[in-house]
Amino acid sequence: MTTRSYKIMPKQTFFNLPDEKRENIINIAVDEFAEFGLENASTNRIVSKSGISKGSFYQYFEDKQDIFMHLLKILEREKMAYLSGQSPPNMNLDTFAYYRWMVKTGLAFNSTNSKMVQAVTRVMVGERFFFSKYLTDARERTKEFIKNMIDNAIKKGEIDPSIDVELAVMVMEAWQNTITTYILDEGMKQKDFAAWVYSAKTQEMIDKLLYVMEYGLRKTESEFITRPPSNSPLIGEK
Amino acid sequence: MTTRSYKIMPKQTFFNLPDEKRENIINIAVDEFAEFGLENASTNRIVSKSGISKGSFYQYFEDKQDIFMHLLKILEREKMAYLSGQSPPNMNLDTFAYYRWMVKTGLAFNSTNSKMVQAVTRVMVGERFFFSKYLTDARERTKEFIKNMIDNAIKKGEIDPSIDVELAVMVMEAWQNTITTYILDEGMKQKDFAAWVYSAKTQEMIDKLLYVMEYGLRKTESEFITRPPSNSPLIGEK
DNA sequence: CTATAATATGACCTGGTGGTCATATGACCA
DNA sequence: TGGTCATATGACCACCAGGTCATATTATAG
Repeated sequence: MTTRSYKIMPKQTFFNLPDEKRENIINIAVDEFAEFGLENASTNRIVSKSGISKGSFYQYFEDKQDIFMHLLKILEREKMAYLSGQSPPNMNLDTFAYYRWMVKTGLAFNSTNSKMVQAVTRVMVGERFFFSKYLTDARERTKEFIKNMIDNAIKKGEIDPSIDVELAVMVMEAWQNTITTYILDEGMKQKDFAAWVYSAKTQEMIDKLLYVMEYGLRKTESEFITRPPSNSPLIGEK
Repeated sequence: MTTRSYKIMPKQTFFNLPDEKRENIINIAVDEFAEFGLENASTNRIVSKSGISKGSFYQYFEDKQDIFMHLLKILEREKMAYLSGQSPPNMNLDTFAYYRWMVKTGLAFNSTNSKMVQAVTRVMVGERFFFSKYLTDARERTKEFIKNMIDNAIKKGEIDPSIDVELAVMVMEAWQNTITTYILDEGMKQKDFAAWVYSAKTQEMIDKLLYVMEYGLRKTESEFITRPPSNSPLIGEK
């Protein structure tokens, strides 16, 4: 295992296939990853359910991780397309409001693609230690997106320039993960995933979570001026 | 795989062993879980490195999960003992300050037991989907602890009784995970894990993270009175 | 010392895994 | 029709997993 970023993508033979056959393979892989994650997904099972031969699988994909990374790309692309096709309720949203809109619109997208989201989230959250080389790029893209958003907000004067940007990025990313895994955990228990996501109770919980984050971030820097971290209880001595 | 909570613990034969041999087996298992997690840990490797036979392993433990759960118990017990032996800086800490002290004292403990903490955290965070039946009890204990702390704080008048307790528990648990995984991720890159944990930079980051959480939680309910969630941007229509 | 109980052993079992490669098949072209 | 190229096949490979169980060894008791 090298430290090089993962760049392999499906081979041309895969793209030569009829659409229907291609989609069938992808859908079966989605089911497999949703149920077993990446490490425990089995190429033997995927092959058996797809009705393709084992050797064909390796003519289409470099290895098991390759097909997963392809799913990841599909999901990213479709989600960005979905978000581009939606409009925020008005053009004067500040950054936090925009972020809230984005998270919740993302959840609307997720509720109509729950299997694929489940598959990807399960791996991103659950197998980060095993597949860091494959997942680092995707995580960096998320962080970069958030960082750009915060930088723009600072330029627009919406966020105090003294904010710890690294901290804010970290908090927002962690929050996104928390909300996503909450939705995934609880959603799996529901009869109708989408109806549950749209329910007033769930929406309220998500709102509250997002407000906790916002107020925490807005407050922190100014409060540090009046109450520096040195007043925090000392950590135990070695 | 049944839905029954996991209760098996090592067999008497394990406790009959000389102390030294017992600790050796445990230490080797810790190394294995730290490196491979639970699903990918290998009994063959543990056995080979311990110098015990395969059959003996199954005389000491019910199965692979059994030895992991034993580690979990050891860690919980040692950590509670460590916290009991420490005193907060003063007796007038409010709940958030107490929680901060607790998290940071816990980190002091972690930095002297980093391998075991790494092993347990890796599984608790990374393999939650595979081993929910084993890990649920441990997670419930954490939540119960946090809930009791919040209930007491409400009784003492430190926290507004209108707070959404479920939300607060969820946030505090998520935050603990975020801090722990941050420490684990970054700590793994360091030459001297303990020195890095104690460094001013790291302490400041942890402080900031904890303050974000505190301010977010303190603010939320009162703010909802003046700005109800219905003003939040609507989620995209189906 | 013998008998019994406790402990240790490791070959074997069943069941997989990801991936390879020699061969077969099918489509297309002249 | 034969030749070429693209695609499909599946037996096989090396390796591994968790766990079992007949047997061997050691410790202990009388």
